[in-house]
Amino acid sequence: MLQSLTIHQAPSLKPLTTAHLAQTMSLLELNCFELSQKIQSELARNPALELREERCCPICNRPLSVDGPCPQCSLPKSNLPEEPIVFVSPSTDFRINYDYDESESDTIDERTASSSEDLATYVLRQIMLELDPEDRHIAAFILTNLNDDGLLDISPAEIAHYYHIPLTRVENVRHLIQHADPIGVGSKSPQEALLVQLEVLKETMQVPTHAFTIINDGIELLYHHQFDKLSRLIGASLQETHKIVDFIKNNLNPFPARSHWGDIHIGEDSKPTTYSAPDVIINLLNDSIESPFVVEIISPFSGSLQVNPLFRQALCQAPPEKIEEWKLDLERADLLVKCIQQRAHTMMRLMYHLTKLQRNFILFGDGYLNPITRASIAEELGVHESTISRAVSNKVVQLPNGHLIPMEKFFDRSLQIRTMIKQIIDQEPFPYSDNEIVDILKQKGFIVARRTVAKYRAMEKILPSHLRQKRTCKHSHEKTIFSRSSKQVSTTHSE
DNA sequence: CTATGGCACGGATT
DNA sequence: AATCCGTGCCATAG
Repeated sequence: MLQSLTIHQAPSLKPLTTAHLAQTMSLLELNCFELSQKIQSELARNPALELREERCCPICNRPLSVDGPCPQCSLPKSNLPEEPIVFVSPSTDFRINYDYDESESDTIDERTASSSEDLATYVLRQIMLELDPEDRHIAAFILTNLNDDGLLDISPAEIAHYYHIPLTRVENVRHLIQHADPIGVGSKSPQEALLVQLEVLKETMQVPTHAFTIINDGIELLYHHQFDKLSRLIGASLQETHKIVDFIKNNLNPFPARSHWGDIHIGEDSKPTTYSAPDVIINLLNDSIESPFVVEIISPFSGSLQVNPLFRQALCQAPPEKIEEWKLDLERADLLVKCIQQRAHTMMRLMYHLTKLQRNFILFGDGYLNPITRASIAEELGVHESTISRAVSNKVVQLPNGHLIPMEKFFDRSLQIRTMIKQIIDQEPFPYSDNEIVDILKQKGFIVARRTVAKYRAMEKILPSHLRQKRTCKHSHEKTIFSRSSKQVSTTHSE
């Protein structure tokens, strides 16, 4: 009964031609942002394609009277937590229009060519409503001058001077930006970013009393891991200090633009952390962990993409010399629409299964990751594994806790054991050797080779046992968190 | 002698 | 077919 998804007979999924198949494949591997670009360029060049403002279900093209999933096409609703509700969200406007004056555009265009474009767009979209239209160009200017860490390299005073406006106006805009996601973006320094994050955090949860002091006055000490001086500064025990530092490390991020890559940021230097907006957003229906997931597949356009019916009509009256061309355009548009539907369809089914299988991981974190392979999902869905590969690649998923992770993480075979090792070592009464860790894992039912433990340990940047301190300084391996230089990968760890 | 890192091989995965 | 990953063997550091 699990398989009886109504989605299978979603209308308008006609038999596939080879052309159709080929294009579906290529669309599948695009993420939301890339797809949006593709659609825009196609809209620009193909008159047969039309984007209607009216919202329609991207699968079946039925008009949607209200926001939310299409009653026909969304996967079955039920109150069982195991049954996620998956739908394509047509509501998100992903269009990359800044709406700035022509006069400003050259300043921005040359900047937006860089990798910061997606982040800028993403943030701007969030603050658009609260932003005074007058201040748009200021926001755009700030956002396009962020560095890769999401920090502002030029001073607000310069901006004020540049636009001949009062500094307070710039600061107001910046304030708005800082409180958008990723929180702290647009700060002048890691310190400021941390402070903003702390402020925001304070509204929803309890923060250690001294965290504020540490960041404000002890930031230098924090950078250099001088915990002893730090504890003196706030007048707390070393242990308490460590606790607070842990809190800071776990909940705050000095480089906002990187926050989204969470713990995956080991990413090679070849790929300068490019920011992406999520392609899929997972939420809980209510906030209770009992309730089912609500999974939104983000569609890059609002409204509905379709073949322009007027164009189709006009075809019969087309001038003879144009008729071939028009016909081609029509077919092309038709194909694209179908392929996008197909893509949405596949993504929905994929996420449906994925969220079901990885429910615990999504809710409780890395330690609960179910080691699954793309192949196994492919079999379950009855599609080729390469389809899954493409669908998974390049995609970013937003979890209920707000973290963004690459979708590939759902298929990480070793993550579960890696986090267990981390846990074991965090709680160890004395430094365990790799062999001992193997034994502990064996007791828990995970059989891995000693060599593998060593590799995982290296991946997590945990020092070998004889270099780990006893009790007092168990946080020693957590250094390098705040130092930007340590971007090296595990492999080379020379003596 | 023990614990760990390097290299490399083979099987699984994509 | 190409790539990634776990593992075994051996050298070396402590």
